[in-house]
Amino acid sequence: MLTIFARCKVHYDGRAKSELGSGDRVIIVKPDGSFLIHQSKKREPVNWQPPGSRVRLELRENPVLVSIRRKPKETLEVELEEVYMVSVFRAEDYEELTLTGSEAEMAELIFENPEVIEPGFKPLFREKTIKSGIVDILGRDSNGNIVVLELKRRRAELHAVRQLKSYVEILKEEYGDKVRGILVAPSLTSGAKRLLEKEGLEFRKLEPPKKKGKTKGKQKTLF
Amino acid sequence: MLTIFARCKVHYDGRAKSELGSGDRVIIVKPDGSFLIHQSKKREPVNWQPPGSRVRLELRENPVLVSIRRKPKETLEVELEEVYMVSVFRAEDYEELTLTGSEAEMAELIFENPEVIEPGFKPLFREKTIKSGIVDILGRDSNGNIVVLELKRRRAELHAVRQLKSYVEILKEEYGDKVRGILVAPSLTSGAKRLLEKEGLEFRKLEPPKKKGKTKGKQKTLF
DNA sequence: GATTCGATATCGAAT
DNA sequence: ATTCGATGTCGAATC
Repeated sequence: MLTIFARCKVHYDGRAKSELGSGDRVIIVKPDGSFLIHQSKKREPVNWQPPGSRVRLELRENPVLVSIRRKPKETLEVELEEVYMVSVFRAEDYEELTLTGSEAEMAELIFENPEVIEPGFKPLFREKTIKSGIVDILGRDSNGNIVVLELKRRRAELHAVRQLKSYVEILKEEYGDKVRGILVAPSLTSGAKRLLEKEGLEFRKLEPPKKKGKTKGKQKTLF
Repeated sequence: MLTIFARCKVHYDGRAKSELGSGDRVIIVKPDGSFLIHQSKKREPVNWQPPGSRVRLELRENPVLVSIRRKPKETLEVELEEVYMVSVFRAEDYEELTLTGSEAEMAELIFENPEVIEPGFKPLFREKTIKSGIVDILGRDSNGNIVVLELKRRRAELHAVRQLKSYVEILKEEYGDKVRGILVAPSLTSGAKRLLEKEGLEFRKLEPPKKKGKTKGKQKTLF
């Protein structure tokens, strides 16, 4: 990883186009082509290039770091006006993040413990592709209804209700009114609740589980 | 800005929970509280803390950087096993990014030049709040129909069609069938096209404009 | 503070 | 390569 502290100007052209006037920033270039320019505020880089980009140093009036991505064509140019520090760090890292509390784990919980939805609920499919879209969980209730679950790991917003409503409508075209839609999340925004109730959809409160032993993320094998 | 190269372990608990085993990473702490941990791949930090977090150094068996955020309560701990470099950079930066090619500029273009949608189109409202959601542009056509525009700066996906469909349905409840919905974007995915046509919604091809003189982003005032 | 939605979103999975 | 949806999304604008 290459790290540079410098006063620079930045020019970007690609999916959008931007300019950034002269100022001090931290620049990081990763071996996979990722390119980050950080100002002294915010979590997000002010400019960047994603992995797979190619970088080179051009010597014009000032030295210029040029990073190019193909497909989509994107160019990032960093004009180095004053370089305060350059550093190369050969980082050795064989570990991957393990994360728990995700939507995927909510789904696992429901398959292992379907009664958290309701007595008699039978989950049948996970990530089931339908005519338009992909349903989180598709199952049946004790009355033989088809049940669509839309899961959210955090407070569900309008967006989630629109998803659920769309899936239910599509399945109703095929299976008639014996289709129920249930939004499964820790809570609902006011707007989500309003639309959900208007559309005759349901809500089940469920928190994403935080497992004790680590979970997602490829576990390193011993050999 | 504080930059550290170190071999470290990372523990996070908050909205979710994660563990990252020992390895070499670049750590950046910004004066606004932003905290970034970068591995040698990807654009995204493997762990982070957003602006407003408070950081301190604790001396346990190893030195540990602890960053805490309130609301939601989130804790990030970086156990420093071996520190290769520590550097402080007093970055002076008064510039902000100016960006062009955004959805906001598509909207401006349509208000200044409504015929890019169709002859006789009259845009009336921008970001208009309705019963459930916020419509990008609300206007009328030459036949007195109400027209809902959903704008996307890039290829529109199913998500965008669901938004548009939801807005049109809500407005039809109030205004009857004299409501049209038009998705405005450079292109459509196959799935978006299918749902759009099934629902009797329309598509207008429009690229986000890239202005010559810079555009968005507060322009610096002279004094 | 809550809600809604855009983003040069990024990322991964499935087709 | 395209499509689709999650994300500890982040961030801004509005209410």
